[in-house]
Amino acid sequence: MQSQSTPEQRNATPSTMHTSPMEAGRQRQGRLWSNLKEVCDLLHITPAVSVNSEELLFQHVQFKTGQRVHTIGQAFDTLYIVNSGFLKTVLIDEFGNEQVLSFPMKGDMLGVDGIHTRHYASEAVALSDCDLILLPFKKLTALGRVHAELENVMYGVMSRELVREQAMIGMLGALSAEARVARFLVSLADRFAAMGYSSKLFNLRMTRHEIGSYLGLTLETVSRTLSAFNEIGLITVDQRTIGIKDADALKTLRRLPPSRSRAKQASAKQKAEVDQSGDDQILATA
Amino acid sequence: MQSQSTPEQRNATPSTMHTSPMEAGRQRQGRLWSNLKEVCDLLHITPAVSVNSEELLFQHVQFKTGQRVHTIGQAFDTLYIVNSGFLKTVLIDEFGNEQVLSFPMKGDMLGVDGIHTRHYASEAVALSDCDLILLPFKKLTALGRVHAELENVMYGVMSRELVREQAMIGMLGALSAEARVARFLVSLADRFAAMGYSSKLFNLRMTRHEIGSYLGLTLETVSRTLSAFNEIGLITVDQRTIGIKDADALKTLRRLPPSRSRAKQASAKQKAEVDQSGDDQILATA
DNA sequence: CGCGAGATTGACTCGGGTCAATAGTAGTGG
DNA sequence: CCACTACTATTGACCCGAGTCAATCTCGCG
Repeated sequence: MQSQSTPEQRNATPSTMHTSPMEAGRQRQGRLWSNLKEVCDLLHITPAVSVNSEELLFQHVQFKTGQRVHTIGQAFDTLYIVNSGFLKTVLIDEFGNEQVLSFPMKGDMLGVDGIHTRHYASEAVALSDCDLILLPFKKLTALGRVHAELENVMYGVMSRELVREQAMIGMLGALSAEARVARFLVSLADRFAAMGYSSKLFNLRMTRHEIGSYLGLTLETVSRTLSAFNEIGLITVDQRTIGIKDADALKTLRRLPPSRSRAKQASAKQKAEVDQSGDDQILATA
Repeated sequence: MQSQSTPEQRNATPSTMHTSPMEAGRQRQGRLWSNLKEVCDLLHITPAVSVNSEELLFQHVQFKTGQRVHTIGQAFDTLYIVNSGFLKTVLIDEFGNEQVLSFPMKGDMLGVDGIHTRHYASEAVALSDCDLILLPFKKLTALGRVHAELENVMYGVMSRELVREQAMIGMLGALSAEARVARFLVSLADRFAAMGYSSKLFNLRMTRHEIGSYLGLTLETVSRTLSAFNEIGLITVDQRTIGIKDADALKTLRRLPPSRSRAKQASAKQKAEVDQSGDDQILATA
């Protein structure tokens, strides 16, 4: 039961892409197996009982940028945990439009939506070269009987994902475009921080289009909003390099000041409220 | 906003209910206990192994309209399955605004979002008198060790919920107001059908405000959209009584015809004029 | 009965989508 | 090396869908 045969052939050929995969699936480089404790660590979940399970090993597999980990409708048999790299999960609506659902990164789990119908309900695409850990679902449930705390780990992960999606629904239902982008940046910063990277300066791994799809906005609105944040000094923007300048303002932002009265008042950093007097009646310092 | 009416509805813990679980009068308000098989049936999940578990009984509890089943931040200890009645689950944002997340009804599970942090992440409110089955989480996980297929049931239910929320995110991110309302109606109709009720004529259990919150719209937009659907013959509307006239059109609707050219072109599509001239005629509810 | 919550409808506004032009960037091959 | 192409990002002009504000209207209920 230990060494699974090769997971079924992944058709990792993006429809419009030309990357010749040629058995690109898994080179013999880096670590190829993890034990249960490492998996739990990765998930930020501390198992109640220390599991001495060196014999319980989970296989790794690598995906290159653009490759699909699983596609919609594909038979479900395994969950994945991201060990390194960045991905997106998407829904495809009846007219072929992509709807981005999440941007999984280190420590996130993929494939949970396949459990219910035994077919994946979403598609996962690597946005960078990735290293994933395979959790064959059958093996997992079998293990649950021996290591009881494992099922609690699973419940926790799924519940966490559920809460995350609830927050997403709340955001999409209630917040303005600026607030969505602001919270997206804060959320990314937090996740990078949790991974040990800088939360003040990082690279977006996704396009404006993908961000827009994720946030229920158009790419133009995303671009404009980032420019506006840059203009008032909340962030710096250079293509996909984002610098966070005022995380607190981003966290609480609801709507942006009217418009062209921004300029560089941001450098004042809300020392005093500007009283919104508009720019056409600029009175000198009182 | 919610007003302060119905003063007694706050803090409605089961212990304050008028039915004491100890005195198991059997015809008090219907059944007070269910075994595992009944629970699985309710969830529409067939356990792999028939469980002879008459000794495994789950307690019921009743909630009256307006009462809260659980609130945000409350310590998590039990899951609930709706046996009868209608509820809403809501998030409260930092300014006290409600965001409706779901409208659970018969066969749905409540409280899953509490597993992760051990505190409920949402609030559940009864929209009608309800009968819920209690699943103490500790008991559930303990049972999972004896009845292994139970954990598969749990995984399935959580995964289903996840898929549902994904679909919700896709809808909020991509669809127009009309399409959202249309799909909401279709979804309700399907759920009523699954419960054995009519999918052609039913009563909304929630206000326009709650529908709007759920769909990321204002109550005015919901009301206007329902009126428009009524105008073109897709549905009939009388307050909270909805009659579905053209489910297929609702399912595939993306955007409404420009505007005032509607009128009776709907009847052109279907030769069936609705009870000839009397257009303000509405169905009587039995 | 009147009261108050819910629902409908109209008028107006504006946030953000759409369309379009331009520019920066990366990959490829001569 | 540069040119060529495709993709990505920025920015402007325009406008429509849906939010906001507000005035009834209806209904259930004490």
